Amino acid sequence: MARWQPDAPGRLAAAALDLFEERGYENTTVIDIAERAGLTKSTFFRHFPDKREVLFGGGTVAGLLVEGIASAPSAAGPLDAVADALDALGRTFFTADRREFSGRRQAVLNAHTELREREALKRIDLTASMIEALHRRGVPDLTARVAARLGALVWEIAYDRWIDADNSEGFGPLARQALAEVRAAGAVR
Amino acid sequence: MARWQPDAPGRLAAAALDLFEERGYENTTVIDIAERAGLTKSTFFRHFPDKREVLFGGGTVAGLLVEGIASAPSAAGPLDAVADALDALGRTFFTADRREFSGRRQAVLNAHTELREREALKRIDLTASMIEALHRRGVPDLTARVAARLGALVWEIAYDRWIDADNSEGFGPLARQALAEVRAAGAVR
DNA sequence: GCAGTGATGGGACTTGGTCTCATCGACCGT
DNA sequence: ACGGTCGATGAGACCAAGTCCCATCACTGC
Repeated sequence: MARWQPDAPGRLAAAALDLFEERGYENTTVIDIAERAGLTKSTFFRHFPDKREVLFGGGTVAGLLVEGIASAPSAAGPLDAVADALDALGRTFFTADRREFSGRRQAVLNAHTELREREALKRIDLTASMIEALHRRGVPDLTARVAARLGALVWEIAYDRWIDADNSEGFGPLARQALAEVRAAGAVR
Repeated sequence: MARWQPDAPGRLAAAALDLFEERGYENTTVIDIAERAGLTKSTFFRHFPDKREVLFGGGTVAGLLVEGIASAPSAAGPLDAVADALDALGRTFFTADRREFSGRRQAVLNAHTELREREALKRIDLTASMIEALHRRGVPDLTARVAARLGALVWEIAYDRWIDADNSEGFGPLARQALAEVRAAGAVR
């Protein structure tokens, strides 16, 4: 007989998302979350550094993206390397079974400034990771910075569309499509 | 005889910057800041919604930028409109006498995650404002989003160089220069 | 004078977040 | 079977951020 129920972080994250949807982020205390998960405040902060972080699991995405950029064919240009990485992300992380959860989560994030703020920071750090990964491919600095930002834009567009129900396409193809559009728009500048 | 010393927000901001430099952001209490400014915690929160915001005055920059984009010659392309706006910003806001302060402030921001987070949010909101301003010029959505992000990159590069002492150039010319470089890098993609 | 205004002070109160110590089943070696 | 360590949890004190409400008191206009 296990002494504790398994996966405390997962239970906390699920409880948090539920409560944030029900009563909003600022009307939910950490104690509320912990109690719904059958735990205590102490345990919450043992698994998450702060209240916001409960909606930003692991950070595995950054690792996958960097890995994807690194393993793109060496002939690929910077933006194509990013596109390959987004494609890989679609296969390993933004899978169909995660779509509903992602949508709920995103709706909560969008509704609360404090959470948007954390998301903004994550995006910046992630862009920095992309730039580094491009540097390791030998891409010169400025080109890398441009490519990373355009890549982030492509990601954003594709992610929005992916979450938006009523379309059954996978994340990868949506990213390819978004990239083409961004390229077309960029050419006009 | 005035009952209170003038410019409470300014005194609070100055005190905060001093203290953050001296002991770091997290080792500085709001009460510390207020006391150094000859005020109290109550008054601090009457002028700033939270501790971080004391380093992000007014938000006049967003307004100036939007205004600059709007008043660019109608023949100008989106990126050129942004460049014009940055130029105007250099004349009205990022003036030489503000450079030292900006450098100190930025060093503090870079050193503390909590402040970087707030800065990240401001940047996103500002990018959104730029996109809106471009829309009002009739720029199609995707083009606007690309231009706004590249504009933000140009800003970032120019701002870093401007703060970096040992160069006496104004913000405007630095922005023009950065824009040219970004354009060159973007063409290669 | 006298009432209203507006920036400030004071202090109670909630919540996020840190820290330290206690608990107690599982596991391991003997 | 026994005893000791380990690891995830609980309990609660404590500090700082942020909210709220009420008091103060020079200045202003009537």
